[in-house]
Amino acid sequence: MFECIVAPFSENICIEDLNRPGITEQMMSDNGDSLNSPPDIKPHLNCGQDDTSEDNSNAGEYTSPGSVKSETSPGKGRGRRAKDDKSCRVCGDKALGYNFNAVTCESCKAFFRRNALKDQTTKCLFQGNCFIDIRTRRFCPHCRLKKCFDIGMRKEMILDDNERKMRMAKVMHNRQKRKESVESLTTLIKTEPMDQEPDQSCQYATSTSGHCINFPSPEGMIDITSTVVTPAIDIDALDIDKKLCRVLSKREAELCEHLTNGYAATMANYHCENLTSESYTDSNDLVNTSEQAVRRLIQFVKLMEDFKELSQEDQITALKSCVLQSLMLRSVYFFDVEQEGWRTLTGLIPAKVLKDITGYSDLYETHTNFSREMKKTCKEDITVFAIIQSIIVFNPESVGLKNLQLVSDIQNRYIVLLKSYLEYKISFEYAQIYFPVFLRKIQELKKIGSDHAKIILQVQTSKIEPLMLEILNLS
DNA sequence: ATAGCCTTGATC
DNA sequence: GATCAAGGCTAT
Repeated sequence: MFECIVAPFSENICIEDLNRPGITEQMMSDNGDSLNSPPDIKPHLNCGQDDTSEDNSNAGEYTSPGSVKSETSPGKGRGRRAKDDKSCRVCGDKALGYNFNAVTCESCKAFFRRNALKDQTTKCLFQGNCFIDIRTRRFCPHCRLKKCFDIGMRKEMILDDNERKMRMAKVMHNRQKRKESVESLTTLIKTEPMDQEPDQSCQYATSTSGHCINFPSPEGMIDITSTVVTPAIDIDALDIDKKLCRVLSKREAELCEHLTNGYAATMANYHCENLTSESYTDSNDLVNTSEQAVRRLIQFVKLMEDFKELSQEDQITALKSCVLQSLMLRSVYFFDVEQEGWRTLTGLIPAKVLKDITGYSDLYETHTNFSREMKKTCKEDITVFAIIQSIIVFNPESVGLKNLQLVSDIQNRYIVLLKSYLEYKISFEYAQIYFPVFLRKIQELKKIGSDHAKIILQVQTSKIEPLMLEILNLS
């Protein structure tokens, strides 16, 4: 349609215009049709109706210079009109492209827009053939406008009142939608109440004296760029009782407790949701069934004082950027190592649904391996989950963060907290060995989280819940 | 009124 | 995501 348009030129065109390369090219390639049937198209204003597409396909179809309709060289540009000469055909000023059907500068474009629809009241003070160039263009509006028409500018392409209103309405509508989109997540962050009391039956590390954490052997420390997941070993192999352990400071202990309680609360009863294998038929389901988890993630971050330190904009950026990793982390908590699936109240969702519904067997393998090893490593120590969750929320690599330094500082505090917690939990000696391994696990989580982005590519946005659309940047 | 810059929806 | 071509905004 419009991309095939060649600029028709007026019969009044002057000799010097004909000498310009662009014009010659047009004449050479133009078969005359465009002159006989000047198009009547207003691009970009479909107004959502099926309008005149047929008419346009004939009358409005110009051919691109040097090409015949669809025979434009494939993959090369868009077959648009030639505009090799980047100078305004009215005044010779620098032009960026076509305006109202002719290559013109910004000022002639604006001039034409302002004047073309007016009744020609201004008269030329001379003979009506003033020379128009970049210096003289302001002197005689009459001749300037005349030249605009002469070189083929078309007043039909200026939107009329009604069309302008419709265009503005569309812009406002989109603005509103964008605003609402930001607002809904913002509102959620600001106001979403806890829909559940913390589940006191939940067991977590700080309330137990046992060693809940499994740590990978040093041999397990591998290159995280590979898809192999760091294996875990049994914590019982560590002789912690004879080792020196850290005593957490009051502040550290309180923070751990706060995080643990908060994370536990947002995990509680999660498996109550009646999800079964049948809940999943495609990637859309996979995404939509994660909505509750996302809401709980939001609940968790809202509990963190550090999160409140971020600007609203950075809060949203941070949330959006950690959402896949967070979902992964949460799924690890519910992963059943023996049965290779996720526990729910109504049974078990086998991990292979990932393969079945996405078609990605590699994704399934990596996910399962990671979940197994991570679960064997962390077991159900919610404190570890909570600290890791905090570390991934405050990720300074999140694209678009405004206050990167703040996020980085906060993340560092949680990394230090993880180290302290490990020193408290498994002794200084073992922590020194295994803390880096834990950081590797977090790196793996990041990588696997981003690998899962390919599931997102499969979804049909029309079938995805609004919150998920928004947080996954699909809206 | 002019003209330069910006925002935007459509298109590829 | 880049490009195009509309209109809007605003200092001059």
